[in-house]
Amino acid sequence: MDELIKLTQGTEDELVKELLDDVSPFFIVPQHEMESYLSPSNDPGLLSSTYSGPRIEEIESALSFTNYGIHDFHHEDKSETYRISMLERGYMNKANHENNKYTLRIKSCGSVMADDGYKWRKYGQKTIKNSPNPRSYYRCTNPRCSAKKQVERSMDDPDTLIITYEGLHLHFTYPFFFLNLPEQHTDPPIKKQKGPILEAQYQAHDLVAQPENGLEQAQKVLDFSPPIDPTKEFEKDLMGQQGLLEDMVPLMIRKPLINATSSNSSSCTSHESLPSSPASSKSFSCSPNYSYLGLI
DNA sequence: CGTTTTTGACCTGCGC
DNA sequence: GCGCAGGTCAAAAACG
Repeated sequence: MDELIKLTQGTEDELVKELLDDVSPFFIVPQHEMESYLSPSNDPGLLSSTYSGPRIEEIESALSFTNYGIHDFHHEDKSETYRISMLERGYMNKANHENNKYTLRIKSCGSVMADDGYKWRKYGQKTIKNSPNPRSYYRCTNPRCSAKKQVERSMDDPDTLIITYEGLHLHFTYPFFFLNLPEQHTDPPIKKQKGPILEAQYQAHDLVAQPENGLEQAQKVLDFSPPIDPTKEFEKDLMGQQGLLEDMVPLMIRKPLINATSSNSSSCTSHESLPSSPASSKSFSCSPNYSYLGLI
């Protein structure tokens, strides 16, 4: 455990670099930059000058725009405008961050599920005073990452999820699934729901995965296999041997998905009728239309 | 039967 | 010191 702690004591910049150390296909690095990066003579210390992956500033930038008022966008950059328009669709109401803590308020409309696509292990759940909704605690299953997140439902709006990321957010990101393929839903959950059903349904779309028993689990995490879903083939191929969805994030920062939006059929509906299933979440059977917003 | 989730116990910090 | 609340642990239960 001490070793694990040591591993997380570097600066965020160092750790981000470390995560970027393996050149993931997701980063879409220009060929000449890739060659430069892969050059044996390339001093790792010069990484930031030769590798065009996201830097802290870029990450912060990607994050910061979520702080803007949703009607105050007048960006010239079309890609930026596009990403913002994603927010304006009402799936993210607010994002703020302070002291390594990032809180997102996600408006969950009907089939729209909040899921960052990463693998988290649930390690606790507590009832919150003055709130009918419990709060769930998750840890990133990547042994190199100390990130944690808490998920709870807003007291004001049951459709809104409050998700707080904490720690070294090496994998901080926030895509959204647009589940426009209701026919792809698997059977409703059969297992007993001792807690609030809605909570369980939403948690079902959090990717909880393999146990984190220390560094020896690293390889196991790396062995993570993408879902068998035709709509994910693209990502599956790109994942390659890296296997970590975490590696996708930089791409989204630099090149927002043009095809990330779904039709307008994602209007708010009562989530009580959601036929969600824990099993489906684990198999990534939901639509893979990610929209990565940031990385810390 | 190995993995993941649940859940009550335990720990810690804070206000009184 | 005590009680409360939030966060974490870990054994048991559930699951596939």
